[in-house]
Amino acid sequence: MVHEQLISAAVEDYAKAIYELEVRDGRARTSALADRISVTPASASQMVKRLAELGLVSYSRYRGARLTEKGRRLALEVIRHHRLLELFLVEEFGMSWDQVHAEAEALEHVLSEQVEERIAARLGEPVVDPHGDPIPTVTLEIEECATRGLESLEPGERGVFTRVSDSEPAMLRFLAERGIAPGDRLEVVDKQPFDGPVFVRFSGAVEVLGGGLARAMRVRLDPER
Amino acid sequence: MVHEQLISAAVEDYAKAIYELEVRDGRARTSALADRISVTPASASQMVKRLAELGLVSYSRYRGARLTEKGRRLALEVIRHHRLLELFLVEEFGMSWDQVHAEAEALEHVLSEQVEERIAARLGEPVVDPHGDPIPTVTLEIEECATRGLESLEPGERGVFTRVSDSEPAMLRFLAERGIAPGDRLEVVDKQPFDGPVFVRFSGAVEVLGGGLARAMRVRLDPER
DNA sequence: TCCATAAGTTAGCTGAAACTAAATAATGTC
DNA sequence: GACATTATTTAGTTTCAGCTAACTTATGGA
Ligand SMILES: [Mn+2]
Ligand SMILES: [Mn+2]
Ligand SMILES: [Mn+2]
Ligand SMILES: [Mn+2]
Repeated sequence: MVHEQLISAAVEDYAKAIYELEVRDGRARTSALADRISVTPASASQMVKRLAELGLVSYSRYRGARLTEKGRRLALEVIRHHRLLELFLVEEFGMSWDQVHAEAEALEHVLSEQVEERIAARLGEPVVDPHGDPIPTVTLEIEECATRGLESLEPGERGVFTRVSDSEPAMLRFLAERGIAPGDRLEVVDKQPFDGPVFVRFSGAVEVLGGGLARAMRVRLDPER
Repeated sequence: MVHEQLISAAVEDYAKAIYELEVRDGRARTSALADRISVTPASASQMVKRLAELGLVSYSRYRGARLTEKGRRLALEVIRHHRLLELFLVEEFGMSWDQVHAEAEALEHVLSEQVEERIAARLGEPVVDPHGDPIPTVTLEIEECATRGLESLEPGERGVFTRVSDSEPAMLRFLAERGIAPGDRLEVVDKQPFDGPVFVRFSGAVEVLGGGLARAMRVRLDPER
C-alpha cells in the first residue's frame, strides 16, 4: 500500500499539453485539452482532477487548469526530451522532420536523465529543435519568444519564419518540398479573405500558402521602425 | 470495434522472459516466469492465459508454457531491440555495460522498426551485444550456441567465456574491474565444493570467482580431442 | 500407496485511464 | 432576464495488469 506516486506517460502527456495550451491561451480548457490529446472531454476532465491530486495543476471547475511550479517543471522536462530526441533523430540518423515527432512522442517518456545528457552533449547543447521550437535547458529555462500566426499578418509585414507545428507530417513535407524552413525571412505580399490563401515572398520566390498551413506557421515580426 | 490486437509492453516482457526460460529449461514454468518478471505467481498465471488468448503461447495447466511461432517472433523482435539498444548505448554514448540493461529494458518497447534499422546500420549489423548475447537478425534468425555455466566446469576444462547475464550490474562491474570480458579464453584450475569459488586462469592471471558469479557466466567449451 | 509440501490456479479486489450517457453550469442572443 | 446552445462534469462501465487469500493439482518420499 505504498501510494507509489509514479508519474505515468499519460500524466506526462497531459502536463505537456496543458503547458502548450497555457502558452497559447493563458490556461488549458477541458475541450482544448481533450482535443489535443485525442480523448473525450469527459476523460480530460477526470485526468485534470488527477493531476490536481498529484499537485501538478490548480484549477477551478468549469474554468480550466493551470500548471503549478511542479507541473511546469514536469512539462518542461518532457518537452526537453521530446525536442532533443527529434533533433537527434534528424541529425544523427538523417530522418526527415515530418517523421521524428511521432517517434519522439513515445521515446520521450522512457528517456533517462543519463541518456538525455549524452544526447544533449552530442548535439552541442542545442537550443532549437528541427521545427524551430525552443529546447528547455538542463535547468529547465526556456524562452518562449512572442510570435504571430502567419495567417494574421497583413500584406507588407515582414519577419522571420520561426517555428511550425510538428504534429502534421503532411504540412511538413509540403514545406520541405518547397525548401521552406524555420529561420527563413519572409514578407506577406497579399492575402485573400475568408481563411483564404496567403501570398508570401521567401528569398525571391512567392509561395501561395493555404489558410490551414498559414495558421500552423509562426512568425517573429521585424521590429517596427 | 476493430479488435485492436495491441501488444502491450507487459505482454512483450512476458514473451521475452518465456523465450529465455524456454532456451534454458525447454519450457517456462509459472514460478520461474513470475520470478524473472518480479510479479506473484498468480499474476504470471493470469498473464500466461492472456498470452494464450493472443495466440502467443500454448500451454496446459500446471505444466508450463511454450511460445507459438507468433510468440517466438514477438520475443525475438523485442530481444533484437534490447540488444541493439544496449550495444548502441555502449558504442555511441560510451555508457558502461552494467548500466545499459536497465535503459534498454524500457526503450525496447518503444523503438520503431525505422529507428531499429538505423541503429543496426550505424553499428554495422552487429551479431552480439556487450554481454556476449547473440542479436537476432532483421529476419529474426538467431543461433543460440550451446554453452555451459562456468560453475559446472571441472578443473582442467578450457573454453571461451561467451556471455554473462546482463541484469546484475554489480557482477558486471566486478568483472570489468578485473578486465574480464566475453571472448576471453579461460581454463578452470580448481574448484571448491558446496557452491564454493572457482579458480579460473584468464590469459595469465588466475581469478577466484564466487559461486553466484560463476553461475551467471556461460562458457563455450573447447571441442574434445 | 499415501500424504506432506511445493507449485500452480481461481476468485475477488484495486487503481489507471479510457469510454458513453446523463446531468449541470456558463454563455451569448434576443 | 429568459432560454437555447455549448462546455464541462458526474456517474457508471470497461480493459489491463497487478495484488492477496483460498483452493487445487503435482510430486517425491516414507
Ligand atoms: Mn507522449
Ligand atoms: Mn518539434
Ligand atoms: Mn522491458
Ligand atoms: Mn545484454
